[in-house]
Amino acid sequence: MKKKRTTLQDIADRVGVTKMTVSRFMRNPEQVSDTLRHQIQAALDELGYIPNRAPDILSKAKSHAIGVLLPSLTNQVFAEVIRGIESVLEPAGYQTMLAHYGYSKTSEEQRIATLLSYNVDALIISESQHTERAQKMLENAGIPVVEIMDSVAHSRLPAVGFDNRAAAFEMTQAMIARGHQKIAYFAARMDERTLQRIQGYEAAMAEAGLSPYIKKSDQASSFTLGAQFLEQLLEEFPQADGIFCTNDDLAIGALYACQKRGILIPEQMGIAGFHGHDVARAMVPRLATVITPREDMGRIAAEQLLLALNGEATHTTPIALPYQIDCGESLRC
Amino acid sequence: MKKKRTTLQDIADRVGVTKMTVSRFMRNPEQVSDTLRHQIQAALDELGYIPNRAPDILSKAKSHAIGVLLPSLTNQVFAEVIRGIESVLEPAGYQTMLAHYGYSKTSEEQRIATLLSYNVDALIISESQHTERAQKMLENAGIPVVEIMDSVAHSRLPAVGFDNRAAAFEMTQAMIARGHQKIAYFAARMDERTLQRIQGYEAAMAEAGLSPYIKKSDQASSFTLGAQFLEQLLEEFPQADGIFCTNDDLAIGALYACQKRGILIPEQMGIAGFHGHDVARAMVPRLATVITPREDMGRIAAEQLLLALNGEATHTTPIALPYQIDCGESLRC
DNA sequence: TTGTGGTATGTTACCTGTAACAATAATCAC
DNA sequence: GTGATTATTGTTACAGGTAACATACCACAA
Repeated sequence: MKKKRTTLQDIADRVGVTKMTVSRFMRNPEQVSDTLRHQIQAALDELGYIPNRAPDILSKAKSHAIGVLLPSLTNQVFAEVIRGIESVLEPAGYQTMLAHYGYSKTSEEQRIATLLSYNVDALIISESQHTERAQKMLENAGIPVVEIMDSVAHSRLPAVGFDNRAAAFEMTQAMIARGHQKIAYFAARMDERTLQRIQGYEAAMAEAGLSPYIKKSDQASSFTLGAQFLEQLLEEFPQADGIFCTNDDLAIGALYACQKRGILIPEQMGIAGFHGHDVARAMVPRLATVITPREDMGRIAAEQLLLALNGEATHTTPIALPYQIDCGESLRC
Repeated sequence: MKKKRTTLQDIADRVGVTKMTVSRFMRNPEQVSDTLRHQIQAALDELGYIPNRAPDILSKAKSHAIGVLLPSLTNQVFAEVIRGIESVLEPAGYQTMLAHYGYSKTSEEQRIATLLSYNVDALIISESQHTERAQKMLENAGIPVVEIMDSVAHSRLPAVGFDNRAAAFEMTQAMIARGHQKIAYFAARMDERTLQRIQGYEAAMAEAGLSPYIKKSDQASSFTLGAQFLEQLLEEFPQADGIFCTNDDLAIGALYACQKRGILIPEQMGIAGFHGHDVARAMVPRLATVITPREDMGRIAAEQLLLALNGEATHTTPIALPYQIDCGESLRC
């Protein structure tokens, strides 16, 4: 019942040549005589040959596959990063192998091992800190690795990202400049990048002589969590007149919760998010947000990887891409 | 410079045994004597061995990888489908290889070929119609294939989805029941599933003696497109009092555009979307929408695939999962 | 005719983990 | 002590495409 896969040998037998000749035809038909060319093509069509990368992967340890390791796939941010990556890798003939690790370092280690066991030619990762074993694996693998999402060099790996701290600093400044003073920060799952954003927020608040007020949670960010945070904030810190959220999901949830309660945006409460989702930019009022270079990050990281794979020089220092502060309609003027 | 990958042979040499013994240790440490066990473990740690699936894929044509073929990765709908798939496949020890084809049939054919060339053990696809060559490849491959997103059997493949036509029919009926009459349909990229939804809309309108009004586009759906459609609708069909959109993106775009123009929702215009995004359900007013079983679809499809891979019986007829009509706050009461 | 060059095809070996079988040593029952 | 049994390790072969090298053949120049 389990009919074996058609191999080059099957084609060769049908035509009466060796598989080497068929192999030549596959890679460069010009190398084969006219007569055989037609016969081989006919046999291929008839038997339905599907190329098999396994032998090549085994003998050359080149898979033409590239591993992409992200904390989450459901987060819209990473969907756009993926689009950027694929826009470069797919035309270059590389297949991407996606894996996610739910922000857990040990899970990341396992994913790295899995991807390496498939002989990926290169890796795109989104953390700068790993378990010791993961770190060692990455070094041992001897393949190009690029780190995304962050432009602050923690490791010695090539990196493509943006400055999370500076972006949050600037947005906080913008909020203060527009007359918001008692600004709270909403943070969900505390990864390295959120910590940097908090630092930026705290620095800007301190510079203006204002005291920070931070709400944290271990949960993943969601609209619901944003709404919950808002309710809590109104209880705990009713004088608040501004909220800066670590991402748009929280901000949108908080904004809707304000609307339900009849709190005026931006008069009574200024709200800002982070990343510049399509929703944030389409909604009424338009959400103030930091527009981050999500797709570019993926694209440029993939380009760096291709350079490395071709043995060409890559950026030795982290590439910091520009972001954009959009004050939208959810901050005072 | 390119130090070769550490192999079992390297470990074996270090310990002074054959690689077969090391292989046994890897698969079942009990089979190896105490003394060797410790030595081998030490050598593995020291040399940083990373398993290599390539030989196994070559000799058994089993990769423990499963191909997932989706029209788009940026669409939030598919992100949730992926989450469902991974929630089953990852614990089962399978790596997913994701590929997307941008709704193009020829591109889908290429992706299928690529995934098969990596010896995926099974495939999850999201179309029921393929190019002739793609169809032949799927048959020749001799691996389990499950189709998702649709419960209407076009092919003979196992399918897990929901009834797009019936869902659209019911939502249209609900809109009519709530007093909306001149209901327009907004459709973006016309894939098979959107066509089915349009059929459901048309049938419900016909049943109520109302005339359909459909706006179509080749573009991908987006908030912007929803807003554009709304502007056009107000020009071309100003008496419209309801809009049913083929997905939430269009609906949200149209809703925001109404808000900007001061059109009252739902009094002057009823709006309904499709899929039940988080945003749709969090926004003010809450969007009427068909809540589709996105994550379940992925999960159950993956479960069916595991059954097939274990040689157990799978559903022979398409599995139609339940959906839910949520009238939200964007339809009259 | 011999030699040279080029084209078309064949042969061999390789990549690495493991199934299948073989061998060896140690243990035990009688 | 002999044969049987078990535990442990070794040997061989295999999967399929292709690099590298070898061969065969023909055309043409000297």
